[in-house]
Amino acid sequence: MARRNEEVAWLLNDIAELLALQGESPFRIRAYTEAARTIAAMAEDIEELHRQGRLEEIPGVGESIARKIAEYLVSGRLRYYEDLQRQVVPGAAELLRVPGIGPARAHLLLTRLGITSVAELRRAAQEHRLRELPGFGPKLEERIAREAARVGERSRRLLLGVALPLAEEVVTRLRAHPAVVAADPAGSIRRMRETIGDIDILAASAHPEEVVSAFTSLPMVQEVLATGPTRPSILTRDRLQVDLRVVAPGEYGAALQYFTGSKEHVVALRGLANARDWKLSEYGLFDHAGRRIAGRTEADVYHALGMDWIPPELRESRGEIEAAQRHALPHLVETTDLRGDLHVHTDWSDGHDSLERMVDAAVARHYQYVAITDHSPSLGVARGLTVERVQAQRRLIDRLRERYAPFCILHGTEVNILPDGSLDYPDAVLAGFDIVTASIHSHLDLPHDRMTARLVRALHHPYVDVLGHPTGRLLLRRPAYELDIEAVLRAAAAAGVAVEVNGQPDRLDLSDVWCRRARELGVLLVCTSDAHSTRQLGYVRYAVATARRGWVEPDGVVNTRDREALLAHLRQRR
DNA sequence: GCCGTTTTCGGCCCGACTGTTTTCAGTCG
Repeated sequence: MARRNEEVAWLLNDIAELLALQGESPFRIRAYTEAARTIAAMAEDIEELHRQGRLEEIPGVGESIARKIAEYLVSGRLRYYEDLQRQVVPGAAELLRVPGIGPARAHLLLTRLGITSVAELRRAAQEHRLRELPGFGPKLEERIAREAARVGERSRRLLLGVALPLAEEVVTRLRAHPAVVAADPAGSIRRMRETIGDIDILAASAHPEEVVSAFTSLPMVQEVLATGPTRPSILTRDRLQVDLRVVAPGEYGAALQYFTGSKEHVVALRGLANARDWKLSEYGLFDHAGRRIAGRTEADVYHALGMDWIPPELRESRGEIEAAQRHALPHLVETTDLRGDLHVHTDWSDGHDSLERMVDAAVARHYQYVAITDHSPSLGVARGLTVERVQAQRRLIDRLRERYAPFCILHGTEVNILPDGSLDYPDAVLAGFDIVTASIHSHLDLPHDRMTARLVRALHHPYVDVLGHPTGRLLLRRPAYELDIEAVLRAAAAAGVAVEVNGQPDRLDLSDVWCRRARELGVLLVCTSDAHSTRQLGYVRYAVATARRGWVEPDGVVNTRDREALLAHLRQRR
């Protein structure tokens, strides 16, 4: 069965919104949103936990929420939820999507003016009926009218692979400025989330006005959206907004900690500070008398709170704080741990660059090996290699090997997994490759059970070494195929097949949460670029970032092994 | 509604900003 975590999370979030509209206690509302967030992010199957009677072990889930989840999972319905829906007019929840309207104002609009939709809200604002409400006035009314008209056109997110290079270019230029003591990307970019809302950058300086002026006159600036003493904002020529904050050097660590987030992580840390009668803010960590305990560096802040510094990729409130307190954080894999790339295309199929150029670029990255893995015949659009062309490619690679030794060129393939789970080359051909990655590129719409069976069958094929981009998702464009990822990972573990963490910015597949689960199940991962040009070899950094967000250590990644260990691993599979 | 170096009740992150107010409430990040 498909995992129902997301479904349960939606239910709990809906309940939170309905409670908000009823003017319920913010803490009660937060309890539901917290539980929803945890359930959506965790790898454990919510139904499995329910069967084992362990729902209350989920952080943030107590007796009441556990009972509601159980009722919903068993019957597909929840009386409490249906009662709430009856009490709140349908559609009213959309009021909360309007910036400037939170629970309190929505409740007021609903109960005092009977407004139940954004359209009604616009009309009421235009007719100046809002300004009569307590706490409302002409300016707020005007703002709500403006925002209500724009609802729906927002929420444009960026791929990490778009946002990060821009942020790094800005940071590099800022660091070169004499008034800048430090500068870093902050927010979800620093945490390497797969998609990014805002591009936030933090800088430390004793002369903020000079930094602001340098920032607003960067070469990529198209328009200055906001200036002011410490918080300028620009629009780049690519129409991307970048926000900068400049803080005093003594506050930089606390500010970086705060602006990196995640929100939940920061809240949890502040709670710990509270427990000691201290106070943590973006200005520093202060004791009960208001004396600064820490703030210059992030490490100071974490250490003062009795824990190890936590890598930004882990700051999602998924157990990292407890691990840091126990000094038991994972030693996360790094890009420099990689000894080679195992998924690379050339102009023999749909790559842009020649095989030789791809190998040269791999050598330039100080790798010990690279696997050339072009497509198989049934992928016509990508000029998949026929058996004859595979053999011609192998002759070329055999010739190049001497020239490049001791650098190791592996002849591999990214072979299509056909709808029935068989592969797109005969076994005799597959046997001749040094490494076989099997991926799905067609018939993406199979029903859940058939898709799962298709992948499991491919995993048990004797010549498959790696399962490529296992869920097929394309970020911001297409969700994962219908499949039971847990079952696929278990099959990969049983078959000893590694699973790819594909670094293409719109894939990042396997995702962070499933990387973590994969390692728990003993599945080996491979961090690859899936490069279609020499430049794209750099995409491995996004694969590594995704693995890091999944708590993955170097020994969980096959291509951290040196040449001899990798070859031994592959030979042993044959 | 959850949770416990503040333990079974009484807390639950902090500060900026805006707009409403005349000292504060709501929203946002």
